[in-house]
Amino acid sequence: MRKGAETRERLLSIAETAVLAKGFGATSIEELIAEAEITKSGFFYHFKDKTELARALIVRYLEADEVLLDDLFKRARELNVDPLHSLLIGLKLLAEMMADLPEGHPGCLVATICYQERLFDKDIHELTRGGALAWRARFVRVLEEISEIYPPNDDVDLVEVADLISTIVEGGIIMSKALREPEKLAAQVILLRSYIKLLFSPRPS
Amino acid sequence: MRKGAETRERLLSIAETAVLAKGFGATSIEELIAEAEITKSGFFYHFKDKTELARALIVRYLEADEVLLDDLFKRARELNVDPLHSLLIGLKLLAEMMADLPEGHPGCLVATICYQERLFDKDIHELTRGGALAWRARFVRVLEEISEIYPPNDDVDLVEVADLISTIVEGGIIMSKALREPEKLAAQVILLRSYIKLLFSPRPS
DNA sequence: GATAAAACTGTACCGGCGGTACTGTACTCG
DNA sequence: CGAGTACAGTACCGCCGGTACAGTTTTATC
Repeated sequence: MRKGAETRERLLSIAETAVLAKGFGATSIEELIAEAEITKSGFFYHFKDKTELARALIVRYLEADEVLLDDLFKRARELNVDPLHSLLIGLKLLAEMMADLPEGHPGCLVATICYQERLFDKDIHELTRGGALAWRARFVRVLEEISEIYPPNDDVDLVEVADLISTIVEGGIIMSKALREPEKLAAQVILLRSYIKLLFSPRPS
Repeated sequence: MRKGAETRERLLSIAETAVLAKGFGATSIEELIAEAEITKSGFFYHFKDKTELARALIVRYLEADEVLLDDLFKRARELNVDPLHSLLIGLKLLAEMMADLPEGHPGCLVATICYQERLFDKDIHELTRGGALAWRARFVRVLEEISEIYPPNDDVDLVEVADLISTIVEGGIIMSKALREPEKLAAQVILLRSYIKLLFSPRPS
């Protein structure tokens, strides 16, 4: 029972790395079991087919993601009660976290799945959509709180601004990879911070 | 000679659609030749292996991309001589173009390749990097021109701002797909426009 | 209208992979 | 001690990428 869960975890870890590096379709079960040092039977004991592996991968990924962001923005909240400054601190912490990945961000599973739509069923797409909506909900809440205190300097939809955070993280990951500049992601998050600052900071009048 | 190029083009078109929808590794040569109505021998006459298909795909993609952007920002330039307003118009045209894709943006080949690094050789990665750098160069030029007239309202690196454009397009495509909201991409580009506006517009003092 | 090159088709084969099916077995928890 | 858990072993199927190579039709060119 305990050992089973451990093997499953190891399989998922190996699979996640492989999928982010080569895509889901190009990741063979054989290479996974070779690295995990188990047999094919062992694999199919844990996952009835490749689709179930995919489902388990995203569920695990989204859960870890949520825990990570919860923690990060809770810390940011503790450092400053003002919602705007708390968000700005949170974005700085986020950028620092990204910058601390020496090999660069390994990639986002949601993005991989979106770029291989036809390989996955509606079920899995619903999960990735849920992940994106969770980010949106998290930041819309904060942005509304901010805009009540600091009226925005431009006529923008707060839902769009919330989604911009996801957009820049996803885009930043790709740009980091494309340019082979691991620091790019953090730098783009800092630029997002600059936008939030300009958007909500009271103008000198 | 003429007919050969035509078949090659048809193959590339079919392959591009398939790769963007399923990833490179999951795209089989068999399905491509089935849709193109040729035989396997025909395929290998045009491309000596799958890797050469990949190379031809990006080269074609990047060339088309360049032509498209050249045209778009040339039109923007003709509508307004001021570099800031010209860029803002250009971004609006870009957003409109994105919004005109009824099924949403089909996806960016550079992103697909980045998310399947291990499948491609250094050669191909150099091509995608070149594509990203071309976008950067294009916009850095304009941004420098702008900042000479309108000093930026925040201390930002213009290279980062230039890369932000690519970041938001790449991220916007993913968010459009993840949320299944085709309009998302255009909306995020418009938000980028809002940032450029806030960054360079003279503050009322 | 002959000729050569271009643009394929046809056939046959290899090894790897996803997936299925079923049997056997070591470990472990109650 | 017995029942489930967590695998290992073996055998097999069909699809796919890739190779090899011979044959055939189409097309441009002189």
